[in-house]
Amino acid sequence: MTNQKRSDGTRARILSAAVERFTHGGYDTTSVADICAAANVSKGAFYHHFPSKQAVFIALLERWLDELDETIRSVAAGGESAPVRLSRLAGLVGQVSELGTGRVPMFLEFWRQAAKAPEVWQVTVEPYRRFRAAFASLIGDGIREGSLRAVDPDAAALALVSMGVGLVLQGALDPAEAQPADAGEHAVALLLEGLARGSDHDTK
Amino acid sequence: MTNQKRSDGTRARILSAAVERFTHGGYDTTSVADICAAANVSKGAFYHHFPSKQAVFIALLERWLDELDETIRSVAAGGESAPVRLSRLAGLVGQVSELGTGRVPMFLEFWRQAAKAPEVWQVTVEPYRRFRAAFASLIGDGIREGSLRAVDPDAAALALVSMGVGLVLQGALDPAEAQPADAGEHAVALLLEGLARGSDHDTK
DNA sequence: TATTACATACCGACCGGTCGGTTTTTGAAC
DNA sequence: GTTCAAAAACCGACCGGTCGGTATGTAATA
Repeated sequence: MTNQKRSDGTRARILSAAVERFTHGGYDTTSVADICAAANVSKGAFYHHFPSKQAVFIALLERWLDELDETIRSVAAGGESAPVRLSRLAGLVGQVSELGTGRVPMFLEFWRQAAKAPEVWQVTVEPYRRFRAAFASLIGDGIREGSLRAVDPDAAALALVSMGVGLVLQGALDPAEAQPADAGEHAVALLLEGLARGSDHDTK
Repeated sequence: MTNQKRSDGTRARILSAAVERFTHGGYDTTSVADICAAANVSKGAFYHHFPSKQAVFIALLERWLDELDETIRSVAAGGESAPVRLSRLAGLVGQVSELGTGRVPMFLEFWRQAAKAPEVWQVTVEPYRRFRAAFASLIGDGIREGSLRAVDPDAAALALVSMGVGLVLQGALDPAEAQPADAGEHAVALLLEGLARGSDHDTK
């Protein structure tokens, strides 16, 4: 095996072990030794690949941000009409609230660290700004097309993203009570109803 | 001064110092010594009043829960019609998202700890269940009165509380971008629009 | 005097990070 | 293809310091 491949493999094992341990116990509680043990790697190898514990954390954050970016781009593009793309992006929120449950503790860690470390803050805030911007842009399109009421796009985008965040969080915290089937899509649908011009229940 | 009063004062000082330190630095990062220093109290006094660090944390949580209970009861009661009470309770969400910003780090701590310690989990989940229940009850009233569309009360309540949680969180994380004036009320209004029967924008 | 309230010194465990040394890989000379 | 030295990857013992909690004592109240 080439050295490069070995090195990359070790690095990858450290990262995936880190996300597993951080998810399980939080940033402060998880020790570097924990991560090393879970990754079958020595402490020396750890500090050979990363300058500090926080560096690993930030690397994870940036990796997640890249994924998110990709997802938004692929969903928000496409040539269809604004409302279609909007509800597709909104539907993504519902999916995330179900699929992403296991990752929520990690998001909580991101938020918590963001309040303390400025460099983490900037990276953490970014995805939400992008989400809101993507929604606002779509809503603006919808308004110009005449398919949505003339609301403030930014406020509506904030409302949508807020509901997404809240759904994910409550679903993770209290799956039994706050995460019935289709809860996400149902809730989002209620909000889109408030946005629609001449809502469909009286035009159909 | 009586012994009782002195004891109560010390206890109160520990609690308020704890909430200040936990808010500032998080649960794990804040040491018992930190709290003692901020409260001008010795470690002996600390462990005389509380059996452990976690016990202080839970005491804070329960205190907050009591306040919340009081608030919900006073707002959700009152003799007016359901929609009035509903929007008043919803308006509270908007207020919380502005006033409660400084407390958000503490809520994050609650959620984080809830994922690990079962006894914390139960206490943490409770307020959201009560919030949802209060909303669902009001929405049910509104539907029976005919002032709201016949949606699923539980789903609508989940949507409302989710938006509240999301607004609070984003407002705290990114005040500059995610917390324009009236953002909370504006966002909630959009959602209530989706709930209203024969919304005013197409009857006017 | 008995009990409650508080103070201080201290313990063992643990943690992030370092460091000297060892193994593995690499690339170039032969 | 073999050799070999330098570089990269890796190892694990160790260090200074911190932390939650305890043990033991003193001062104030009842």
